[in-house]
Amino acid sequence: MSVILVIEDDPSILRGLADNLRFESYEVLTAADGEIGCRMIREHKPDLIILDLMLPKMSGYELCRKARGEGVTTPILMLTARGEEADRVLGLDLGADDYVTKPFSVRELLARVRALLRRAQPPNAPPDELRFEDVEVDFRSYEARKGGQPLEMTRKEFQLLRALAARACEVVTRDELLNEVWGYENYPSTRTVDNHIASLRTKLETNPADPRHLKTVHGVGYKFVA
Amino acid sequence: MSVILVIEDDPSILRGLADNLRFESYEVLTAADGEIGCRMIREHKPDLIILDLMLPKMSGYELCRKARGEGVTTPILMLTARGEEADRVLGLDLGADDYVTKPFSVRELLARVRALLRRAQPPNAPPDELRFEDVEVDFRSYEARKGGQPLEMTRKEFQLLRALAARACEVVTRDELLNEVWGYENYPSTRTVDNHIASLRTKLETNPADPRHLKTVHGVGYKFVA
DNA sequence: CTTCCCGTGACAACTCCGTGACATCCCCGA
DNA sequence: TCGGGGATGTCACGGAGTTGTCACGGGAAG
Repeated sequence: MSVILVIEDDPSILRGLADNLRFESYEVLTAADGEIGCRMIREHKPDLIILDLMLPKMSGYELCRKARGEGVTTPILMLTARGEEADRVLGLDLGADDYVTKPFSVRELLARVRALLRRAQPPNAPPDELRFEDVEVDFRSYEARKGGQPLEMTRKEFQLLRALAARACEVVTRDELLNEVWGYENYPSTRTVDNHIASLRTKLETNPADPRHLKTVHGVGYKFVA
Repeated sequence: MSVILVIEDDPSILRGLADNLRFESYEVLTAADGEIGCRMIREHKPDLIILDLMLPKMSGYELCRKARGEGVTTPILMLTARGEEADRVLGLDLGADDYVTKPFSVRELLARVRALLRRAQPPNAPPDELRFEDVEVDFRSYEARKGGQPLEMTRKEFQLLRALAARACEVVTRDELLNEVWGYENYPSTRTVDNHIASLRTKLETNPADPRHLKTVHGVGYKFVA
């Protein structure tokens, strides 16, 4: 059954929502502020996110925009307080898929949850663009910028980054990368992968010695986190 | 990029829509009532119209019918309030191409916008004319000028430039160019493409040794940027 | 027949990739 | 806690592949 992450700081609403969703036999994860929510999205990859607009640490806006910028395509259902009309539209602008106004009818909310889950998203589609920190990458035009400055990247680097980003927050083995980027005919040593990772790091990471986005998982492979 | 006219009287929705469309790099025009909208359609000939049903001065119905009556074939995306079920049908009867019910998911709306534009202009519709720097090219008359001076260009050069310009800012591979310009029967070597690129550069680029508009993406193909 | 294009091939210059060697790090067992 | 072995980071180099450029010949159009 689907996993739903609820990010809401009001404990009573949170509990009510979680109970109702569990009663409908969804698996429910909860987070009480934006930062925890953000981490849980990465770590647990829920099938749906229910997100309150007003949150401690990081607002629903920010979280939404950040997640979409990082290529998260999980459907987001926004919770807004009554009268936040302008906020509604803004929230949707940032990439939410639907919203419900508090106080809301539980039946309506459940109906919307079902509707959103029904529109399944094709997973692992390689992204056309990527943003994280001060880096912007466009895979259509083969252009990259860091801190606004253009960045020279080679074809292999683009391909490798794209393959990693398509499975963000997930460890990809060297063999998988070789298959996806190099294909079956050309099959160089796995050390080749390491070299390209290294050059990606020097170009994209603010501190290449302590990579925050292109991480090594010792004995397994590499992992991209936005 | 496409020009979209949004006719909507609610300022918050209007702003949200405009922001979002601009973020998707559409050019956005706005109008707050039907009369202004009507004039803007005539004056600016947008590629798509997003039209609220309920409007001051002239309703979405009227505007739609009037525009269609005047031969305007621009795709129209209608915005209807929830529960105006009957109105939807009427809207479609009057010549709207699609509709979205308020409150709407902006992602869904954007998907519909893309779909309508795709239908209206077959993908990568080649441009009829092109201007950049001091260069003007007219593909209808097969005429080109640089700095006001007429420029001799061959047929293949026009075709190649047009194919590249149809996908501006996007890398096009040599094989794709061969398909689009040379077709399937005559299939010369990919080096032929390079030669024509070279001659285009000597004619169009101010400094052919350092091309600014006809760029090479090593190992991938060529890219035109205006 | 002349003229203009177009496609090809050859060559040079250049980019980028893969490899190996060495340094460093991480994990695990003693 | 320490040390060893495997895994990874880093660097430089040679070569393979890619592209820029030019000259030539064939063919179509006038």
